[in-house]
Amino acid sequence: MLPNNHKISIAIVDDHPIVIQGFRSLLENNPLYEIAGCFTTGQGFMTFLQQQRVDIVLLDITLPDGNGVHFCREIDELYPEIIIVALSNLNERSIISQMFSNGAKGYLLKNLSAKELLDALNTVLEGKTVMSLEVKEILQQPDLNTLQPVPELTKREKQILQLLAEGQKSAAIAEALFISPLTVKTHRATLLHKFQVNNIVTLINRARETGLI
Amino acid sequence: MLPNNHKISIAIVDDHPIVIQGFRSLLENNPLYEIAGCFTTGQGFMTFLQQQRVDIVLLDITLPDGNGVHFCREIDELYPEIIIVALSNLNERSIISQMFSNGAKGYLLKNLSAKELLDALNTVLEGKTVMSLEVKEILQQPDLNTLQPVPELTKREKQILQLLAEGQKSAAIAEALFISPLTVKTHRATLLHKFQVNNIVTLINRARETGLI
DNA sequence: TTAAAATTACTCCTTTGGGAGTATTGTCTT
DNA sequence: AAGACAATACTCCCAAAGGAGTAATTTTAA
Repeated sequence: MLPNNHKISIAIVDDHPIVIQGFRSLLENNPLYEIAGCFTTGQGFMTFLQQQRVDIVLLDITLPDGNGVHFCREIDELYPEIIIVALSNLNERSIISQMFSNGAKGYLLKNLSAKELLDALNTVLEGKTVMSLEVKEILQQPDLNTLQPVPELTKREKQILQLLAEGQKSAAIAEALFISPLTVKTHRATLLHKFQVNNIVTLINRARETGLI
Repeated sequence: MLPNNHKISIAIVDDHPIVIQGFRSLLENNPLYEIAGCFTTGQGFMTFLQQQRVDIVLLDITLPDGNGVHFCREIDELYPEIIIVALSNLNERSIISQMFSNGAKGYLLKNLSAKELLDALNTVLEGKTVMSLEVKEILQQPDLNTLQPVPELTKREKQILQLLAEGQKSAAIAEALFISPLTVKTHRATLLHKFQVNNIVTLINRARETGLI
């Protein structure tokens, strides 16, 4: 499906330079592939795409400037021809299925071997989807309750979520952010509503599961 | 402190082959160092040590066959001359201080750059200890656990703590355990008192820090 | 320059949580 | 058998969280 007369260009987006280094060294000696760019932030990669395209992107979920689920949809909407392969340690069902419904063609856990990676790249280049064995097992278990999408949070909401996770009370948060306790209450209610839960502890648990904290 | 007429031998223990690949490619082109071996399990490295020694080991905490804290002590007891540098994403105070008291000479977070790694290796080779900036900050915060000893919990209290951590409300816990909601309230109050906190979220955080959950 | 979204702030009301006690019944242990 | 501790259950009172709205202002993106 892709031209054989030039190398397949790959981008790597991961917040750990050492992981990038690992992929880079695995791929750059392979005549099939070339590394078009490596990025530690999602935004960095999005900016790069405005000037240059890649065939495949290896996309981490945990990123310093937002989560990979969000960037996955953004990439797929703007550049549907790019093959997105998720790379993560997160094995939460909700994340995985969200990635696939956002256009990812693969979901690999980071403890994969070199061979598994190359096999996976071959597979997605054939137009198939690919995932680690453990991921496949997770998806096969029919889990009805966690089929809700990962909520999109605003800057302020993330900020308040963080403080709530530290165990701060509304009054303290209000004081810290120089806003009314009633406003904190509103944000708190919005968070509960977005995550479809009814208390802060489960809110925090869901947020942790989905990598939002 | 180490002989200059041969390369410094390094072992890497990490459950992610891709991370190993990253370190390997960073170090193997450096004339100062040689990679003596890479291992994805702690036991694999321990077995290796029976036949061969290394100067430095880069040791991950999260391992498939036990945790790095345990292997750290084991390595340090059997081969105190080996310089152990912990490598992890975990930034829990208790873990960090346990690693140092188990003989580690360094604690680096995995999102370090190539330069930071090489600097860190230089530092530990000079006999000093080294840690990431974030780690340093965590250690500088006064330790709550040493000021306030880890509370002793009864069987029932642990049980209720667990359910609270799952986000269950008092009423639900009461139903699950076939006791009165008022009794749950008493246990909850005892937990808050024992941990010297005043809300459930911080209770759970403290419990997590001290490994009680 | 508009329309949409985010942030702010409020009301009213109900439920849950938190602090400080008291007290009864078991169950170990010495 | 006595004392200690665990587990149970309750009281009263007040603070905080949760649910369901309304609404003004500011920011951001189309």
